[in-house]
Amino acid sequence: MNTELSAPGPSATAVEKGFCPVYRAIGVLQEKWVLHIVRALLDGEKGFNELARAVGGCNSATLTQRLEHLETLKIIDKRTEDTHGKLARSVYTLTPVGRELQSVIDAIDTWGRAHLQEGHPGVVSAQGC
Amino acid sequence: MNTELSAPGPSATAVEKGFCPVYRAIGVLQEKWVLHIVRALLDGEKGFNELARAVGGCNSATLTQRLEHLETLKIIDKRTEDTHGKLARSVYTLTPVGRELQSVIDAIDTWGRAHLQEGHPGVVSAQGC
DNA sequence: TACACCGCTTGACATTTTAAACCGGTGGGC
DNA sequence: GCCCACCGGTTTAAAATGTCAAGCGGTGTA
Repeated sequence: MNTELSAPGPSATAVEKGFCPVYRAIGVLQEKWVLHIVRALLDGEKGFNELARAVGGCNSATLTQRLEHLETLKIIDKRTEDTHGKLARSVYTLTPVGRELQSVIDAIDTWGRAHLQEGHPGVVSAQGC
Repeated sequence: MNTELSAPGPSATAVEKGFCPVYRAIGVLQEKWVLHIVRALLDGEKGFNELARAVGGCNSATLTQRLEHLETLKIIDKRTEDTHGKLARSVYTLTPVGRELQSVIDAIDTWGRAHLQEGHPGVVSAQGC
């Protein structure tokens, strides 16, 4: 309430800020796991479980939900690979739009490496990073 | 909790991915409102309520919590301004580390402007962007 | 036949975010 | 002096969101 500018409006939240692409972009990217998913996919297309593993800890329910959302936003593409016979493998890829998030991930990566180094002893800097 | 930075526990989730700063950075930046807060502060230091308004919709409880977290991460600084007489105003600023998130915000900004232009049903545009 | 993997879905549960009211204090108008 | 708006928050309970574990139909490998 104290965060309102002036709007006595019912819907509140993001609206009174006025719509802007940056605001929305942040809204999308801050959803839990989204950046992890994008990062994993920048590394190449992946199947569902494969993606879950690459992302590192997201459970299937959440992952399904995120993937649906990202698909409607046209950030990723879901393709059902009709392999031999009946088994259909789902493959997730970034769309061109999604691939452009590379710059965002890079920026985060750079920042993280520069400022978040305080690692724990015993944790060897693995790759896959 | 699994994205916790300080987790000393060798157990659980994120670990099998192997520790890496990017992973951790994503963990920090994806917390709700964090990017909004950083963006607002990149625009100049702000008081508590002022920040809440700039961020656009975050409630005070969450904001308090986020600010504390960001402070322990040394991304922001809290200063208590001893204004004329008695009234103490709290002012939040980005540290140099926090200021370097400018590149991340810029990347998101660029991406958002390029790909998120189409309106969203029900969201009326205003200003402040 | 048995067992491990695939891509999910379900339903119960835990955590996080939220609105709203409230606290003590300041400052200004009347 | 009284009223009321603003400051920086805290507290509550309820809603939203995320998670866990189990399980489904199906395949492929041994």
